[in-house]
Amino acid sequence: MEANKPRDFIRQAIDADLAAGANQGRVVTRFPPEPNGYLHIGHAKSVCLNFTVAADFDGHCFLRFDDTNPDKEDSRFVDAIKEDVHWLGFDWGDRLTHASDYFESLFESAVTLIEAGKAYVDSLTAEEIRTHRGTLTEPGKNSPYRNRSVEENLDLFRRMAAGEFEDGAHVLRAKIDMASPNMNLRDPALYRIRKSRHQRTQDRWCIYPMYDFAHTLSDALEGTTHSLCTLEFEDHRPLYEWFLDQLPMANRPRQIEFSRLNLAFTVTSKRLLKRLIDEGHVQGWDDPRMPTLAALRRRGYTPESIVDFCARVGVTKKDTTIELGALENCLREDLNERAERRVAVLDPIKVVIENFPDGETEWLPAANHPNRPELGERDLPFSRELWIERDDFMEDPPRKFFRLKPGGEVRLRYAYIIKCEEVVKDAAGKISYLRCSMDVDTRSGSGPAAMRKVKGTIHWLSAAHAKPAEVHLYDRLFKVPNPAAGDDLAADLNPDSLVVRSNAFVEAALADLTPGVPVQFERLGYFVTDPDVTAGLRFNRAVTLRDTWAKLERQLLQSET
RNA sequence: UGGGGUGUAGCCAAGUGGUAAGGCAACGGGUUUUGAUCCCGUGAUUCGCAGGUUCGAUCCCUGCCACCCCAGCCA
Repeated sequence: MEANKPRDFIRQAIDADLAAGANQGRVVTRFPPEPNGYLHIGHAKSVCLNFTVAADFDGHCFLRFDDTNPDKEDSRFVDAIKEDVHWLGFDWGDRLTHASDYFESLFESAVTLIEAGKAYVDSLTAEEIRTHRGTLTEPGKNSPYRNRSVEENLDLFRRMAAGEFEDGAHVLRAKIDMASPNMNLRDPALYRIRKSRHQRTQDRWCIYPMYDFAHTLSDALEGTTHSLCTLEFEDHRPLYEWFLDQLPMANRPRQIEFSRLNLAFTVTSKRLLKRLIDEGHVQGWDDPRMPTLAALRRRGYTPESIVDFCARVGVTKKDTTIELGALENCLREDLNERAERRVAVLDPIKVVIENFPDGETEWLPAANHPNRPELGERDLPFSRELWIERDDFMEDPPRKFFRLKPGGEVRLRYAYIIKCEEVVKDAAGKISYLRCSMDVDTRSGSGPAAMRKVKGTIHWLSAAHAKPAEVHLYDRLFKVPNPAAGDDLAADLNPDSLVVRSNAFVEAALADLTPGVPVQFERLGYFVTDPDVTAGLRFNRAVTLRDTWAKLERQLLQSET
């Protein structure tokens, strides 16, 4: 624990609890996902919070699956969630649990509530219960079944569990206060009949506990001391405490709420993410444009960058929307330090060096990292015919364009300074190639003559040696900062969220890059090989490099109009 | 128009009675064979608004305004 660092309000609250002697100094948290989808960047904040709080206080954190709704949950999500939490770098040890582990105990607690006259079986239909609940401004009405005897409730509840009734025929409700201004206290449902097979308990149960009941008791049963959840559960807290007051639990956890993380230009709601998949806007939970952890991983994000991001955004109760750039910047910062540099030409245009002998190859050393000489270097082949980036040549460039132009000079990185002598076009007026000459005295590192300065430096690849590859360039999934606001998700999609460069070339060394290890394509960004090997050699761009030229270009364009 | 929350710079975020930390972004400058990295520098007479208490208020009090959440047998 770093005492000098500003502590978030949750850690401060725990400090105070500990100072007051709570829980014999123990701190136990839990991350409780429902296995009905993949974890996204918003979940990462909660994962980080729960695990790092536990670590800071020498406590521990459970990974608990909140699997109380068999109709929506699936073990494949359980596996995906475990993988993601582990990938982020957190270890739950032997503290992997499920709400369903406690179903027997939960059932007993429900019986206890019934026996205490604190719960009853209601036989109203869902629709009737809704109308009886009242509205935000009008109190609800008691159900006609509210005063059934303990014996009748017990009998009915046991028969619900025994499968004697159809789905929806009855529901177990807490008996609290139908006139409460807090809707959560208007006799909330505790158990519903659902004759569905559960991914873990199979057919053992046909009644399933509701979130509030299951969650509170699971927390208490596991010894959670601090139950950290998001803001929308704030007015469930009185109910959480009501359960703890009614039931004889050995442990009394404290619920503390914090605001969820929202990221601009994307959505962080499992419901909407699922829609994107179901409507075919993306290819799945791990489509690299998705904000899921699986997608970010596939795209080339490192777990370290995500953990760092979560630490930087902090923990408060204020509704926030973080700029996308904040996340990207965390990745750039991490990768700038660790990613080796390589060369790729995504949209090639040919250059012919007229004064370089045909058929010859010169090998030129290129550093693997400009600031880390210990990472070594490799040799790049240089020959008469090269590929350069189409963007690095302009026939009629604006002011301040430092790259290649007719009659202009540019440095080929790690190689020579060349001059564009002629733009050779085909009959259709399309550029066939650029005829260039090289200054033979300017080979990188070859002495004083090579120190000659030119304005620009561009990257290149020997056409005879480069390997073809497909490169996927990703951009924000939506074109509006808050896509969740409108109901027409599709209309807000960014049509350029994926651009495929199928005619790209990469240096030979890239053909056997370790999967999952990000590299920097010089001047282009950070890339990683895609795990889908059936697609051949394919790279995904995780993030671009910071691009002040692009910004300048935009400003120049604007000032001209 | 019930209840629960939140409002400090473009985005986050400390500070919580003694005169506004930090990060990201933005802008200016330096270094540079990645228009990258790196380095240096620049921002709130002011803390949603209005009153009040106080020698002194972002911090305490009162009122107001804005925004978010709640009427699943979802979580």
